[in-house]
Amino acid sequence: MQTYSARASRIPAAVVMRAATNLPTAIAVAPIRRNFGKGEELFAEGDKAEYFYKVVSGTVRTAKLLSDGRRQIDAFHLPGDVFGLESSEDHRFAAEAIDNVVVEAYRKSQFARLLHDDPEFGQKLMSTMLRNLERAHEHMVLLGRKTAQEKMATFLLDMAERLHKGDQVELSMQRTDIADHLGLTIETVSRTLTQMVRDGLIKLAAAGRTIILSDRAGLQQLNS
Amino acid sequence: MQTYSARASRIPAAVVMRAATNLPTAIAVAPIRRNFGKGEELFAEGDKAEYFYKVVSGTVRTAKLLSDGRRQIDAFHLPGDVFGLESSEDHRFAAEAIDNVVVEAYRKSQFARLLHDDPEFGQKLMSTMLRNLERAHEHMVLLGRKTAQEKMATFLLDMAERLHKGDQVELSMQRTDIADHLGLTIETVSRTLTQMVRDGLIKLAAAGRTIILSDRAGLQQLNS
DNA sequence: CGCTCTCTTGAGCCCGCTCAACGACAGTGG
DNA sequence: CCACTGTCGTTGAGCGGGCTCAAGAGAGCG
Repeated sequence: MQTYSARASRIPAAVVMRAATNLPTAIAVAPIRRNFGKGEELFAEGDKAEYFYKVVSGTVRTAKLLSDGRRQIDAFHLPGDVFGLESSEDHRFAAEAIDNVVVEAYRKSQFARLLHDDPEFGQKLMSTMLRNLERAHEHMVLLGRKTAQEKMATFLLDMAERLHKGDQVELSMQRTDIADHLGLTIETVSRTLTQMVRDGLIKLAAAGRTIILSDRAGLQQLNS
Repeated sequence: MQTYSARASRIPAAVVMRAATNLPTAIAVAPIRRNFGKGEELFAEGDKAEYFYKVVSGTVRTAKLLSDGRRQIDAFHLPGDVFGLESSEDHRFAAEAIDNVVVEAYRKSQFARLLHDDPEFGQKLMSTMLRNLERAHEHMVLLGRKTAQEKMATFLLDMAERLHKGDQVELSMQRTDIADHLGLTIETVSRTLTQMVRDGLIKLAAAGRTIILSDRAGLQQLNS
């Protein structure tokens, strides 16, 4: 299931040290770097939750499935984001690489020790998880109360902000992923986007994967 | 907006000390007890996030609003639940008492110090917040991918479990709250419940506020 | 008893879903 | 080089689950 194409020995020590001091001021415990190819599974729902991760490059989706295959993607994780930390023994959701992904894996077992040795570590990690919780709250409003247009507008503005490439949004995920993230079908995602093009809100390029926000104000209005 | 009907002096010292050692093994910092009446606001969206809370008795709802008044209740908080801890300066959602509520308020400013002095405190609090995050993930599946029937079934089973009163679920919240929690309208909530009665899944009593789960297996099947 | 708040029920509509077809590429192999 | 195949995105037609609008039924309370 998992690939370990990059191991500590192949990564220059300087890089490892920078990585180690990056998330929190963890001194002794260097994270493990791992590479995953497009579509590969970092972990599945029900796997033992040995590690949690920080994205270095690429995009990771975390998702839950219903028994009949319906899927909800709770978040896309971009470089800098932390995911996979859970209170239970097992992972309650799956994580998959959307494109080529590099992550830093932190051992959960060292977690308690780290928290004890370095309270600042705990504080930073806590604030990271609290930000995840806030995002989840925001997303629940979207899922429960927004229309298809509003969902797309919110999604595009959010992605634009997180990718900080101005008005040009290069989506790494396909329509199915967007649909499962926004609680829509792929057809509705597609239709909503073309309608937004007609309304002059956005422009599509590069096989629909690149989206240019040509009317931010208009999108913002849909964002409530 | 807020009422402080119970202050330290009115609470026996013994009770305060028990409360203090209850959530975590916090030694020095006793939480403040506060009472709120039905419908009262503990804090509003945008308020300075000075405290976070643990429910002692009653039910609290936390909610976010869209500009036109659409509401999403992200969670109901029952005795023992912790809420209101956020990474930002301000509260990103509102908290209101559904019935008569008693909470313990913890100062956020003492939070960093506590984390430093007592790492175990941090660990427990972290695991509490991680459980909140898991609940949020679970709820996103419900909001994004479940039908009205499935939403109600999940909600009823979850409430039954959390209230641990067996098959008898005494709902403290009204239909509007349930609707805004499940991403439905009040009419759909009502219709779904009556349909469940017809299907022999549940029984209604006490003006619809008490629900008896007469066919758990049937409900579980809807829960996926 | 009348007032208000909450919940239920009915009728009809619409947004987003389902089902289906098609177009645009990108491999891949002969 | 082109035919074949699979993946991904778009578009159309029609349907239906849950919404809107509206009225009525209970329940609690002064």
